[in-house]
Amino acid sequence: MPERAPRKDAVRNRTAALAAADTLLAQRSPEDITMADIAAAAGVGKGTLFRAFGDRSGLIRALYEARLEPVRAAVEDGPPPLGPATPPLQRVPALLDALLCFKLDNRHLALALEGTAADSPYRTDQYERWHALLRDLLERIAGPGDSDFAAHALLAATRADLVEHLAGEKRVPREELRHRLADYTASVLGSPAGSGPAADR
Amino acid sequence: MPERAPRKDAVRNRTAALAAADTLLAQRSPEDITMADIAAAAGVGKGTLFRAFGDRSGLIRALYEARLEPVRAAVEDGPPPLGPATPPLQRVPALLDALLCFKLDNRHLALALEGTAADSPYRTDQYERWHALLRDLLERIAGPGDSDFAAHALLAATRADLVEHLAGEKRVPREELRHRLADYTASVLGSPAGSGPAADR
DNA sequence: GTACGATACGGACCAGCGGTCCGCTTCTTC
DNA sequence: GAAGAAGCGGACCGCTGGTCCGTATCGTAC
Repeated sequence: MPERAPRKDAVRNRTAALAAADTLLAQRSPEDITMADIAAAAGVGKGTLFRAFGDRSGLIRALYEARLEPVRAAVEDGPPPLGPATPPLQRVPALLDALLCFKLDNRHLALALEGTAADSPYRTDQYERWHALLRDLLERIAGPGDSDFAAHALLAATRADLVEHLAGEKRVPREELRHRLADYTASVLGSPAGSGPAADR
Repeated sequence: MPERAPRKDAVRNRTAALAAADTLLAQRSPEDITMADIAAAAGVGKGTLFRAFGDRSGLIRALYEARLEPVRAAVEDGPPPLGPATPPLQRVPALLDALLCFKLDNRHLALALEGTAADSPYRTDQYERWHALLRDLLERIAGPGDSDFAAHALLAATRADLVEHLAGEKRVPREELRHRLADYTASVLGSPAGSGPAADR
């Protein structure tokens, strides 16, 4: 039994729910959007929502991953500077920039995801993937120093609430923020840590 | 009218509540500790809790700030390497190390605080203070580059859930984590990585 | 010590949330 | 078109943060 195709109405409802959630999320802040709201906006029963996504954080995650999908694809097998053919030293900043842009474009969503504190963002395999990729690249640049921690730290610099604080609260313009992150990334890449006093670049 | 002294029973209850919350927080994870639990554990009515702290996040914040107080004091006017007399290049790593140690020692608390997503951690003046201090120090080291963002990024590397992920989930030993952060900090500061933190704490 | 306003207490109470349940409808399949 | 699987939806539940207000306690003036 390979798998049963999902029923037509099920897909329709699932799609409607995602769309409704996205719309609502763009309008008001996550904490005052209830599951009932989303159900109503989607023209669907509350039970349907839970059947389709398990629970609230399941819905958010599904939405988030759907939106992130293009980026993921571009990273996994796209052209430079995101794709695998790019040399590490250019790819790392490109990845972080892409991540930053994504969070800028989807602030509400990313924020809602991290707000779902059910499980820390660090336990998702989304995060796991990004971290592993970044770690590998760093290792290829700086040797086996503490690339693991550096990868965590760099990712932490693009966390949704920080981005929101800077772009939303403090009105830092998009391009300037990208520039700042790029500078910071360069400063980390510029003087590799760990064993080995290599200070190239 | 300077201010009325708080009543004796009020202070007693406030103290009891903080103690109870601390104890409970050390035992189970934040999300399954209710206000009623804390009230009961403190031998106090639920209303009293809300009168004293306003709401749930008020309680957590009060507890957090009380615990952080010694660190704040040591930073504001204590001896080197935390105090103001320390030259920036040593003080920055010392600050970050102190912050890391604090979060290691109070993981449950810090986690609970950030979990209270009512307002992002970035809007508190606690954060504001740390950030301003760090920014100034960085500026004195590297000139008026993007010290502002760098300060944010460095602080993000000590975020409670990341610390919890590494120390709690992945079982990275305390000293190693401190060392990794020190190395990373060094790499950001542009100097080759060298000695880790001096003595344990 | 007593009397009396101000302050704080505490637990019954409330509104609203995420999540479940189950009788009914709709789809798919043969 | 018949039958059973899959999905639907909204009444319902348990529980939480937060409020309310009659009652107990405190601080003070005498």
